[in-house]
Amino acid sequence: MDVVSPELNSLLPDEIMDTEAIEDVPQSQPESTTSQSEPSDDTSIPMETDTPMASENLGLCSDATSTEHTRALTTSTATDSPLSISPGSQLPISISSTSSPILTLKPTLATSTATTKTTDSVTGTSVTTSGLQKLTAPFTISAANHQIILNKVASSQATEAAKSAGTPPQVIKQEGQKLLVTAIGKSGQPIVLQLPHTGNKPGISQTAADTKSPAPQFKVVTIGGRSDLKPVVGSVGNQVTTLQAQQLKTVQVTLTELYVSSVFKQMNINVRLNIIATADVLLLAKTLHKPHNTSIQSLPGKKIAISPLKTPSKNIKPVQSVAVGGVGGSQFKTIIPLATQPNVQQIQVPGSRFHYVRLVTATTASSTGQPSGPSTSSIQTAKPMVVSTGAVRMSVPIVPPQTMKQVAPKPLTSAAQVVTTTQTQQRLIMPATPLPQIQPNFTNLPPGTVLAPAPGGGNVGYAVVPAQYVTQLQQSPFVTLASSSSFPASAGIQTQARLPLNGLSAAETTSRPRKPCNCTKSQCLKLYCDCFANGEFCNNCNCNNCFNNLEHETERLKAIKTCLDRNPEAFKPKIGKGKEGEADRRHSKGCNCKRSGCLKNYCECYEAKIMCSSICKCIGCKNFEESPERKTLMHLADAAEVRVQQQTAAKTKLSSQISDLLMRTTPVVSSGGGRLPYTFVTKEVLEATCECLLEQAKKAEQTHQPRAEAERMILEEFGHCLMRIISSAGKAKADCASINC
DNA sequence: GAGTTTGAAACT
DNA sequence: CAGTTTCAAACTC
Repeated sequence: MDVVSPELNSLLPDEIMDTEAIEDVPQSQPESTTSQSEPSDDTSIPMETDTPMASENLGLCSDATSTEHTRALTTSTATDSPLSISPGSQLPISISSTSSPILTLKPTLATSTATTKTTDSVTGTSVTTSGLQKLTAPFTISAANHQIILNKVASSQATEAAKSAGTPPQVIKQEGQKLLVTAIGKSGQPIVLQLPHTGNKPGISQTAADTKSPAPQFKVVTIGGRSDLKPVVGSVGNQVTTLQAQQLKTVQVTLTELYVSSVFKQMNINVRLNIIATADVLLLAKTLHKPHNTSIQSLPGKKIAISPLKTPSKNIKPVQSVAVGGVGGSQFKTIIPLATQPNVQQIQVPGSRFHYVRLVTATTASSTGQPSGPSTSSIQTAKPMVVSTGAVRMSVPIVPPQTMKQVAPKPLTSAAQVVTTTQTQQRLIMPATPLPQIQPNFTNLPPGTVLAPAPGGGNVGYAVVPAQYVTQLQQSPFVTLASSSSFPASAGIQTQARLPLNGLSAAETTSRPRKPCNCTKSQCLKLYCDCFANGEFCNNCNCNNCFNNLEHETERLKAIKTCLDRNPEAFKPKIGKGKEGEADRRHSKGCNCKRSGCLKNYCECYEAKIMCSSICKCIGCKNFEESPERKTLMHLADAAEVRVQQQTAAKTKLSSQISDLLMRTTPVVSSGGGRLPYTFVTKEVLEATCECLLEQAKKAEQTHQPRAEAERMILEEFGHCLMRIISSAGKAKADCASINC
């Protein structure tokens, strides 16, 4: 579910693409123009899903791994999905292509992930369906007109009509199923995917749910790279397909310059990235810019790779990129692009595991579940899209950018504005609009949440929202984001998002706020700056001439690019995460300490509380397991920590006892008496006082203080205790006096 | 708080 | 890739 601009793709660290949702497609044969359907062996890719439902996955994936340009788009639909690819059914799918390739649809039981890594050299596109059994279908693709036609025979007329009429979306009806794919890259040139009726297919098991769920059967998938994507028109619902209930259907498309837009009527879109969308339209796309390759390649046992369609242009317009949470455990960054164009903008954010995803939304006219009539592209209802990523389930308003202006203002509490999530470490992408109904509720945003108006004043704005934002969304479920020029980025709405740093979990990092930086010369746009290095915006820092904010997003993005050019892993955590605890944690590059003995915080290893390893180039290292210096240091640190804790506990106890005593003895205090009541010195107070004195004695002993000094420290502490008692008594007296008066 | 030390990042 | 410079954090006084 990632959309990454070609330029960005090359810059992104591997980890950014590191998602379980991404599926490495074996390098297909460049010369291959046809792909054979897979035998009956279920080699389909198992996909993770929240629900153990049988699912079907239809994926068009460009195959490329060298540059790791992900161009995969996956849309999974839950049961009732109009995409009626039934498990175990054979789906004849053909693509009208000059090369006449054949695609294979392979159903799998599990909900599939549709992300595929591609490279520039990739020339293949795969279409897979997951279900109970594999589906094989002829699949042809036409690069010339950017059309992919499934079930060519059945849809020939529709294809012809599309070509002649140039009408972008085309719906092919077949046995209660409609699947339409439109190539955005070349508007007016639809890619039609037609799915045959599966009810009569052998091996398909009819279920009661199937027969009673007359959900509209249509899917529209838009493929292309143009920003002028038109909303897919919902079509009249067709007859009920089999296995709709309790089944997930996944459409997976990966193509060059590929946008996939699917319009599902009354469908839950369940992506393997655990995206469950109740919105009518979920458009997830990832762009590829591998032009002019029309060969279709067979992916061994997995997918049939179809080479990316000829891209309309190498100059991909900026696109709105939306990162959608991936598989559980991954780090996700909420990226809300600041779109200057209606529909497209690319986002760049440093940090690991960022998902550069484009979420292009389209909606259907109704969310009621009723089959929509022949649709129109003007579906303007902003609807909440429930996205579930692992444990995350969030409701994100999905509003077609091109129709945002038509959305009627709604109260801030509108469901369409509700963004909720139940999992941390998820980064959400939420469309922002200038519309009043989705104006941000800043009071609900965590400190540092980044919201900024689109520089170009586009009708859709996005902001980069750190993972913590999502976390805090749990406490403030009603959050809205919007692009607006009415608020400055520096108005305390930027978040100190922290990526996994030094191997610490996000929870660890978030638990302690990052220290503010003090950069003076780097403009906070170099890795000297911890904020920048951690992929954060500066907030409440002491830096001068800071450019690490949305006000200087252009410079910031440029700096990010520079850093990534210099080191593609610049924003990755330096401390690898150990598999079995801290023992496996180690610095990715190792330190180079020369004078600190690696026992000071100058050393990145020591700072991360890990031992130096063989990859370190340090001189005179004392930061190893058996190092006596290190052990001594650790013991001292531990002892100090314990002392502090004990002292704190003792003082807290003393204060508590005094307070408790005050509560019990205050009435006794005479308002006019000049003598402090000795009743304050109770057994509890004495005990607490003694504990404080003992702690002082221990402290003096551990620090090897002379006897005189130790006595002084104890007496001093005793004085402090007495002062507290006296102060409390005096306060009680005053309070009592005031009450009596 | 000012000055020094340190090592990573940046630069050549 | 190595050497140098720059930089900001860590540290000391």
